[in-house]
Amino acid sequence: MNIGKAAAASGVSAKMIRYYEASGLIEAVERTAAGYRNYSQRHVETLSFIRRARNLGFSVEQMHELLALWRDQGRASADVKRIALQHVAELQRKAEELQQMSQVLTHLADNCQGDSRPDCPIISGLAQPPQEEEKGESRGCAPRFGALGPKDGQQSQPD
Amino acid sequence: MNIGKAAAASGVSAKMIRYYEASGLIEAVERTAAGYRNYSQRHVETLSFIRRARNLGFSVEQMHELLALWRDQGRASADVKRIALQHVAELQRKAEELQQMSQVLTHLADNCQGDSRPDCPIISGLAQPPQEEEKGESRGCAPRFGALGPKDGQQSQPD
DNA sequence: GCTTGACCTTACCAGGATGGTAAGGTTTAT
DNA sequence: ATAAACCTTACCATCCTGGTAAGGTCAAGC
Repeated sequence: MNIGKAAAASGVSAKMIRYYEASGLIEAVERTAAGYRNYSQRHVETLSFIRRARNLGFSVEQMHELLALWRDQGRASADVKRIALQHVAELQRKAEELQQMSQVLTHLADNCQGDSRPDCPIISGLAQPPQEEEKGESRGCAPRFGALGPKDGQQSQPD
Repeated sequence: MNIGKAAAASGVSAKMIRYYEASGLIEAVERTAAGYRNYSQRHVETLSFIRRARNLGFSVEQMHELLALWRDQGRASADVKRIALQHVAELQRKAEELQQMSQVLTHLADNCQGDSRPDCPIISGLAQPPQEEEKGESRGCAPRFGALGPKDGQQSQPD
C-alpha cells in the first residue's frame, strides 16, 4: 500500500510519515520501481502505535524509546513501565493545574454580574493592561490570582 | 524592575517576554532612559498568568483572547463572563482529557509486571488498534484505548 | 576616576512538529 | 488518451523556545 493508504489507515498524515522516516523514528520502507513507498500492514500497526502515543502526548523522543521497547520484545517491561509512569506524573500535574486555573476562572465568572456594567471582576481581578500602576483598588470583589500561582507571593501593590 | 527580575518573578524567560511583546500578546512597557524595559508587579502577574496558560497548553491565540478580556475595560461584563466560561469549559475538557490519559497509562502500568517479562500491556495496549466498539475481548489484559477518544475508525484492513 | 562583571538591547539562527506549496513523475479511471 | 488523483522531493512557513553575537549600561570594587 502506498503512503496515502498507510496514512489513512494509521491516522498519521503522509507528511508526518515521511517526516518520521527522515528523522529516524521509523525506518525507510521499500520502494516500488517508481519510487513510491510501499507499506505493509505491519507498518500501519507501527504508525498507529505512533499516532496513539502522540495522542497521549508522548514526545517523539519518548516514542523513540517506546518504539525501541516495542520492537525489542525481549526487553524488560520495567523500562516501559518507568517511562509510562513518568508520563503519568506529568499528566497529573498538568491536569491539576488546569483544574486550578478553571476554578479561578469560574470563581471570577461567578462574581461577574453578567450585566452591561463594565466593572467585571474578571477584568479587575487580573492584571491591568500593561499600562503602569493603575492603582485603583480593584472594586473589592477582585479575586486573587495568586491562588493559582504557588510561586509568586504578592501582587497588586504597585511599587 | 528589569526584564530579568520580571522573568525570574514570573517564570517566563526574558526571551519569551520579549517575544510576547513583539508578537503583540503583551504591550510594550515603559523603558528607562537607557532603553531597559521596566516592569511593575502587575506585569509580573500578567506574565505569571501567561506562563500558567502556556504550561496548560493554551495557544498564544487563546491567550490573546484571554488577555483581551482583561484589557478591554469597556467590554460588557456579560461578554467577558461568556468568554471566560467558554474558557472554563475548555479547561475542564482538557483537564478531563489529561485525567483520562493519565488513567489509561496508570492502568497500563499497573498491569505491567515491571519485571523482565516482555509481555507488557503498555506496549500491547498502544499497539492494539483502538477498538472503539470492543466487540471482541481483545486479549483480556488489553486496556481500551478507545476511551481516550481516538477519532479514527478503523485500520488493519489488509490490502 | 576606571575596570569588571552582570545585566540589558537588538538581531539573527536553529530546532521540533506540523502544514503548505511547487514542480514533476506515476497510476488509475474514464 | 486524457484527466484526476496520487506519489516524489524540496523548499518555505508557522509556533514557541532556546542559543549566540555584538554592543550598550549599571552597580560594584579598586
